[in-house]
This record gives sequence, C-alpha cells and structure tokens, in this order.
Amino acid sequence: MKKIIPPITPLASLVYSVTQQIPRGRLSTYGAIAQAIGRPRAARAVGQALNRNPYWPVVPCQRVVGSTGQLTGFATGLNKKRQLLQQEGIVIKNNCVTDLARVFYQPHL
DNA sequence: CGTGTGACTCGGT
DNA sequence: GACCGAGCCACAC
Repeated sequence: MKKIIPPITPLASLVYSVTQQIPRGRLSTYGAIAQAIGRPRAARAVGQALNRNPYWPVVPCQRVVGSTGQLTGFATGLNKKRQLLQQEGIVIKNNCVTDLARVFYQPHL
C-alpha cells in the first residue's frame, strides 16, 4: 500500500518547527507563528501548513488558535481539538479559549 | 502566469 | 462584541 506523502514546503517546515516548541498547557496564534517564522502577514499560510501537517501529534497543532482565541479548523474535527486542549488544562467555551494568558506568543497584547 | 481558495488579521462602522 | 471589507501569503489547477 502506498503512503501519501504530502508535499512539505519550506514554509510549512518552519511552521512545524515553531509549533513543535509550544509547551504543554500553552497556546499560540497563527499570526504569532507567522511572525516567528519571519512572515508576520502569512497567518493564512500558517493555517494551510498546519492543515497539511503530516507530523501529528508530533506537531501540536491543537495548541494553535486564532488571535481572538477562536478554535478554528482542525481536519480531524474541531470537537477533537477542544477535547485535547481541555485535556491540557485549558478552559474552552463555545469553541473559544477563555484563557488567552496561556498564549505562548501574544501579538495582540 | 492568472485565478481561486483557505485552520488569518486588522480597521472601520 | 458582531458584521463587513480589504490586505496579505502560499499553494493547487
């Protein structure tokens, strides 16, 4: 059986690298990651990279949320994402992180 | 090479 | 806080 090998782009590689460093119980935002890889305006590209993320759960993409704390995306189900975050002690309400103080990088503050 | 799309963000109303 | 529009980046076709 053939294994699908998603094309890993240089940008995606950087995204994984940064996302991978997010400690347990911490969060980050797409914009923050974009900034961390040197593309502060590439938040969308970051999202695409995570969407194609082949290294899971090596890359804790569940710890990446929107700048407003909104849980977005997650191909395997947003429901799963919420569960994983709660499992790390993060309080979530209505698909939104209520504790943005746990954000690793906080660009909006 | 132009167009469309997406797990985004910001500013104005 | 919500809605809308525009800017921005990378990728697939």
